[in-house]
Amino acid sequence: MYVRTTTDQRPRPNTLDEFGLSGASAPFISLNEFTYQKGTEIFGEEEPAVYVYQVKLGAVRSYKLLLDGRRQIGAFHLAGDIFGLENGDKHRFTAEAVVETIVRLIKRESLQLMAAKDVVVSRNLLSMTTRNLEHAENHMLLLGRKTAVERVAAFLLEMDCRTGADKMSLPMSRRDIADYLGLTLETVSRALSHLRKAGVLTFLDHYQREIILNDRRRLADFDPQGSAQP
Amino acid sequence: MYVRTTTDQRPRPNTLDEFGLSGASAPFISLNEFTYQKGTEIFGEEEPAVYVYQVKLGAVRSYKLLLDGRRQIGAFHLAGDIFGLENGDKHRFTAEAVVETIVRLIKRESLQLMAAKDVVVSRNLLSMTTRNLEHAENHMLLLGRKTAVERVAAFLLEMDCRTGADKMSLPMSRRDIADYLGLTLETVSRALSHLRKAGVLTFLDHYQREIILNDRRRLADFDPQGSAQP
DNA sequence: CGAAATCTTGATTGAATTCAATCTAAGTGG
DNA sequence: CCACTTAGATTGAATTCAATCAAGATTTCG
Repeated sequence: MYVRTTTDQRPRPNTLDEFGLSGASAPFISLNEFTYQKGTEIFGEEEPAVYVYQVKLGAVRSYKLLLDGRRQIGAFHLAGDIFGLENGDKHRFTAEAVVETIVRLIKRESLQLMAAKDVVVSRNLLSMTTRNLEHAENHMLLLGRKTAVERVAAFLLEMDCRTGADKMSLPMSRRDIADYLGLTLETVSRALSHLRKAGVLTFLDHYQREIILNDRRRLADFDPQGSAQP
Repeated sequence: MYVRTTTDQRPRPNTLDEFGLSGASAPFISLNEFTYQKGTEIFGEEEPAVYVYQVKLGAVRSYKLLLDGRRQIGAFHLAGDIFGLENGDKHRFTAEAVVETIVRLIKRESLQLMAAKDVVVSRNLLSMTTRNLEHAENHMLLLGRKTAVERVAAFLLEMDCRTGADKMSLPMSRRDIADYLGLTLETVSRALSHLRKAGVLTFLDHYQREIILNDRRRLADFDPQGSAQP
């Protein structure tokens, strides 16, 4: 299952600090790097979880499939993000490289060993899981109750917030965005056109993955995020 | 905010074992019980998380609202379930009693203190959070990619699995179910009628919250759950 | 009892999907 | 290098599934 394109496979020892999980103990567990070509699987749903991963460069999609092929992407993982972190010993998503992607690897086993000894590590494990949970909770609200334009606006704001840069360069296709937002690719395209016509964003290239947000404020108006008092 | 109906308010010391979080240390932290009337708020979104809760009797809904009142219920909590467990110090959902509900309470503070000292407690905290995450991940798939009938079928199977009993007695209204499944109450009603006509279930009362599943196998056919190989 | 709450069912509408055509950019191989 | 294919995207038209609007039925409750 581990379809690994073996580009740049030399082992690169690193500290756990870079993984954002470090504690006092065992600061020198070696991390390896792997490169995955665009579209290749990093791990499959239901496979034993041997490694935990961190994106060094590129982007990864985690998704579930229904029997007939309908796909729901649960999250995109960008540079710095950790993914494939499981408490149980099976992966609950399939993970694929969206573009050519370099990831750091650490054995789940060694992480759990460390967590057993080091409270800091185990606390980081918990807060990481909590962040994932929080994201999933917000995404349930989006999927269950938001309109197409609201979803796309929320997506752009999320990506803008995560990439930080002024000009966004989305690595994923319209289909990926659609499967993340519970829409079709056509609807995503229409919503983006709508927002462009409304003046809140500008496309820079034909494939239109280079996007400038002209007016974050007005974009946020398209997303009714936030809780009302009952 | 803490709208507490003070029925049956006498403090009842219990062991943490009943909370399912116990470790070697501090087995005798006292737990209080509270009763909430149908429809009352247990805690609100964004409120400081002071307590962690366990349903002793009844049912609780956790939800988020959009500014215009659209509601997404993230989970129902039934007898035995723990809810309101936060890693940060704010609640991320509003929790309300679906029917008259008795809950056990424990101070979040004391739980965190215990977790700091006791690995077993902290491990239980993590696995509890992971279970919540797993549920949210599956629910994203449902909300993003399943049809109305598939959602209702999945809901019935989930409830059947959790209540265990042969005859299900759903405590929540059609509107609650709808807000859990990202549908309208009319669509939920139609889907249930559809399943009844198909013979997989039987209503026992007029309000039709008493349901018998005649054929779990055939009901499962309405839900295409499960992963296909890519 | 009358009023309110909950649910079902029917008719209509509408937002998003599906189907289809077109466009541009990026290979690919002679 | 250029013709040709492929992939990704937009846009329009038709369709569909679920939402909305509306009416009626049964139960609960004051």
